[in-house]
Amino acid sequence: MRTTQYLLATLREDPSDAELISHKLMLRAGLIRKQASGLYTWLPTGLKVLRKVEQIVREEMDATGASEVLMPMVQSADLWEESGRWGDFGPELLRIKDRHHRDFCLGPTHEEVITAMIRDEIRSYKQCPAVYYQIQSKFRDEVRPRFGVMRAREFLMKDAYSFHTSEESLEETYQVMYQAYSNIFNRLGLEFRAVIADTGAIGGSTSHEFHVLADSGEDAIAFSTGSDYAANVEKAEAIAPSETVPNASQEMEKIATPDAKTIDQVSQQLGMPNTQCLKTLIVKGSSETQPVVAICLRGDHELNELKVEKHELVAAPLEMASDEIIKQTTGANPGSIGPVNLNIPMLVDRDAAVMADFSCGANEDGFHFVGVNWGRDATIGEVFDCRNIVEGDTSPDGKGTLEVKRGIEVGHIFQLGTKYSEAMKANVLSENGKSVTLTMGCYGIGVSRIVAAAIEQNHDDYGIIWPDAIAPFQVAIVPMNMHRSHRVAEHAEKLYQALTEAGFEVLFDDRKERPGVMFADIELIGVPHRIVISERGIDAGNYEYKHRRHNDKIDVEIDNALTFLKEKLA
RNA sequence: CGGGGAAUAGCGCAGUCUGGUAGCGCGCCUGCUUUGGGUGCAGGAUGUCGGGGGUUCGAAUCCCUCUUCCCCGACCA
Repeated sequence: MRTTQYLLATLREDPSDAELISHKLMLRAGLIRKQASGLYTWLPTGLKVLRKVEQIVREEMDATGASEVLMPMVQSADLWEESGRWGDFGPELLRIKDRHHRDFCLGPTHEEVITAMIRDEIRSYKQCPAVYYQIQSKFRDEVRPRFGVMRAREFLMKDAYSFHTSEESLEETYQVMYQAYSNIFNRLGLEFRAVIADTGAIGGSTSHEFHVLADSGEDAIAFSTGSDYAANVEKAEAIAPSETVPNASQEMEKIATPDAKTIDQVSQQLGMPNTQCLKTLIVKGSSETQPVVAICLRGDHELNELKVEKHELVAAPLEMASDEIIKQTTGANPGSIGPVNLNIPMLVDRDAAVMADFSCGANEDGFHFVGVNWGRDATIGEVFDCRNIVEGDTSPDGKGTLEVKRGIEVGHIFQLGTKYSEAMKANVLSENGKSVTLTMGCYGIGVSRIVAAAIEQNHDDYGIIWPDAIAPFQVAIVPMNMHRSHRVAEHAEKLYQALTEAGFEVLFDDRKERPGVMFADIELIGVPHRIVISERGIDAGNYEYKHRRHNDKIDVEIDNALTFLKEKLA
């Protein structure tokens, strides 16, 4: 491709409405343009990358034996009534009416359509397991679209669905998909982790998320240094500490702590580490007889909402009690609450339960107790895992300690069960002639999000550094002063032709631009290999080669250039 | 949906407080230039000042209203 015939569309300055690095770079490198909030046009360079990601996903899915289909983006409300989600789904589901006033929606996912298709097309257990996938635009009317294509309303997704007559078969396909996903992210050249995930509202038993590691990731994931254990931080279990409760060595004493509301302020005023301070939170209970529940954590730990809202005493979704209710039940405002003489149900985190001689609120504004000990001074409630894990915790499998990194969720696989097949009556006849409800799995990959995630993981001050597998161009030819030097022009044209004929994707910068402009653009776009052709080089019998990721430049003999590049690009 | 901010040339912004003929940088077009990292010089084109209404002799500027966008939060198969 010649730049003079191509929409490079690079920008020198950061667009004002972009925050995230990948978002800025995608705009600046001319990959995308915003059409409206959460809606983007893919420009030529962006589309090239998107198509490459798509193709790798397609090849690996095909390799598992799954078949590609294409389902409509617009779906009738009837289907969604069948599954019950027409009512369940919130405003994220964009509902529309056609000219006959019939209800439709833009598909945020395709369980309904595929289940209806399977119901109509598959009759016998002999046709199972059946695995279908598509690469299709999805639409979710996000509350707050942001970060460019990372959290867009319309986005490209690969979604796959599997149908089984037994749990074992589902488990088998699940493992195949797990492996296919690993192959995909390896081929994409991205550093990733598969982590145990929360199954969320969709239910089901087993679920893994695939995360591309990047500091800007929205999710925190924990993984073990001693095994391959990895889990979303919200899901990772904080196991019970091995040490036992130390003996009390201090008497309980009430101390004035004016204006100390947070744990940090308390620990500072009392002159003791925050690990010796007990944090007490009051949340809403699950029933009228249990309107509030206290949760006790070690001062340096954070509440894990997901864990505690699963407890039967706690209202789900989790809600913090209001200041008035707290004052009513404890006698003090938040900041001075503690378990001493507190007569409400209490969950005590495993680590908080082994504290001794600790400090806590006195249930009296402006006062804290120190030297508090469980049993003697305060009745310990139910000991329960209430907190987020932190770096250095023992891994839940007992092997090694946990490290925390940030990740971008780019894939998610689920064992779905029969939620949709049952509601929509997707049955087949089994070996013994009886009708059985199909068991389902579903497997998603955010194709457009991968493009952004790849940039988050691979960039520098100059721009994008594409992994070879998804670069929009493999090699760039940058001629110096081609428009005044016939020799440079001849060499550049010849090399361009040779590389193109050899089947490589070449970007030939034939613009009448200053060298600096060309270098900057090629680096911004992130073309992995670069050849500079100059008078100076030709005189010495060389072209100059440089890889986007490395700083060193290599002189390559002109006669060897083609062979050299074929090796590099292979 | 709650809180905060913004809308002026293709992009980034000033001008608004204190009403008086619409500006700067980059980009774009033309020419020259000593052309290996966004060169320098000269010339040029480009605006419903987000929309509607009002106040005024006069509105980018003051008032009302609508729309869109961004940030924080809640939300996220």
